[in-house]
Amino acid sequence: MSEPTGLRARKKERTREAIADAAVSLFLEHGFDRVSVNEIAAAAEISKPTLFRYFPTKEDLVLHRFADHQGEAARVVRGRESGIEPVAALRRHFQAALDRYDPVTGLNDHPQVVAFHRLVFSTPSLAGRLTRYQLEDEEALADALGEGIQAHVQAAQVLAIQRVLARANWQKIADGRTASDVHPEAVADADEAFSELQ
Amino acid sequence: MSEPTGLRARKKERTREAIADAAVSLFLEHGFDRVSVNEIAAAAEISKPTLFRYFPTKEDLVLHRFADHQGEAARVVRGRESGIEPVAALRRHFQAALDRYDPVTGLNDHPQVVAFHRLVFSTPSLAGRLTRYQLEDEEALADALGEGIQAHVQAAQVLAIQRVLARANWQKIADGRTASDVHPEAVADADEAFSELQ
DNA sequence: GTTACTCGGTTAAAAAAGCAACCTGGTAAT
DNA sequence: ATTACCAGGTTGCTTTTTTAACCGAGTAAC
Repeated sequence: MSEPTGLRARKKERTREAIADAAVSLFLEHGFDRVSVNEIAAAAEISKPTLFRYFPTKEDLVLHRFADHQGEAARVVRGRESGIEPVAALRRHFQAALDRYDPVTGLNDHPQVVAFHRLVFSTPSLAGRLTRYQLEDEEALADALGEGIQAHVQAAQVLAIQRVLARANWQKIADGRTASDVHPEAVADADEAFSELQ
Repeated sequence: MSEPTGLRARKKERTREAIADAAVSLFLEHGFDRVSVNEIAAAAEISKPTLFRYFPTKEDLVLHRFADHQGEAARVVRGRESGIEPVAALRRHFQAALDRYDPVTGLNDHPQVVAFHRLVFSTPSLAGRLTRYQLEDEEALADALGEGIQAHVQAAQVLAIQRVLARANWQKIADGRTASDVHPEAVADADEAFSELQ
């Protein structure tokens, strides 16, 4: 009643993990631009074409964790219970993410997560590609919200809010505060930001 | 100046090791006949056809360690330094194996090795197949020794001696003695047995 | 201004692995 | 006696991976 987890699928999943882990740890150690895909492939013990079969570009080796959330906003809207407003569903979803300290909210003080965020935001090509992902996310959300310019505006606003909130949280964490310390403010900020939207 | 160890070769070697290790440890735990090749394949996380691509039969999962020594006697003869008699070369080779407690000499008290030997010798189908390997070894050695019935006789005698010596050593180990304790006797036995041959 | 690297990324062919289905022989239920 | 299952192996067929070669862009040497 769950995933049809054959031998092949299991190994693919593990290979993917191994590649991404090798890449991220090398990036964290030496910096994104000072690690070549050849070195990553060697560390993960796979060939270069295999690497690019799993990840379309070097950037995606880092961003796949965001890519896994791709279209999530659209899914939340489409999968909401009847009688619930789209924006309300997105708001509840974000609050839940805050409560479990989901890294996408920026509210997570695990050293690995913090280092990972710093890697992304301090590497231009990564930050650039990330915004491109977010644009695609925005379009998908707009589709889910309906038609017309109105849907696009609403989608842009919601995602903008999430970006700002995440950035604010991550900034406070980067300043040395703990996630649980920041949590109340994060919730208050989210409340304030979202309530202006409905 | 060594093996040109590409990615492919390395992974094949590791897969082979993983299969054999999984098989032997399952055999030691439950007995050769109470473990199916399906269980081995599952434990090694490979498919059944893959298992049989690496090992021709179930028995070879156990005997590949002997198979790795296949033709060794013939190689020793062919690779001997000039001026050295074939039998002398074989004798020195066996003595050296005794001195490093090579499992093939029976003179090894590591629990895993002992358990492995008991597994082989107490499982009829394994013991049977092992003697078939030894026959092939004997033919190869005979070829290396020259032509005629004389070469065959000599080959048979040398390998018979090695079998008897190994069996004697392993018996003493199985009786609870340590390898280093048995070592002097093993050397003396080997000396006596080989010297009657020259 | 060539030459010759190295980088990210691609291509084509060949090897290897997975999967499902099969074969043969034994053994247990019905 | 039939049925049915499980054992050790095998047979295509498809998917995945390796390999080596290549591309186009940048860059350092000379």
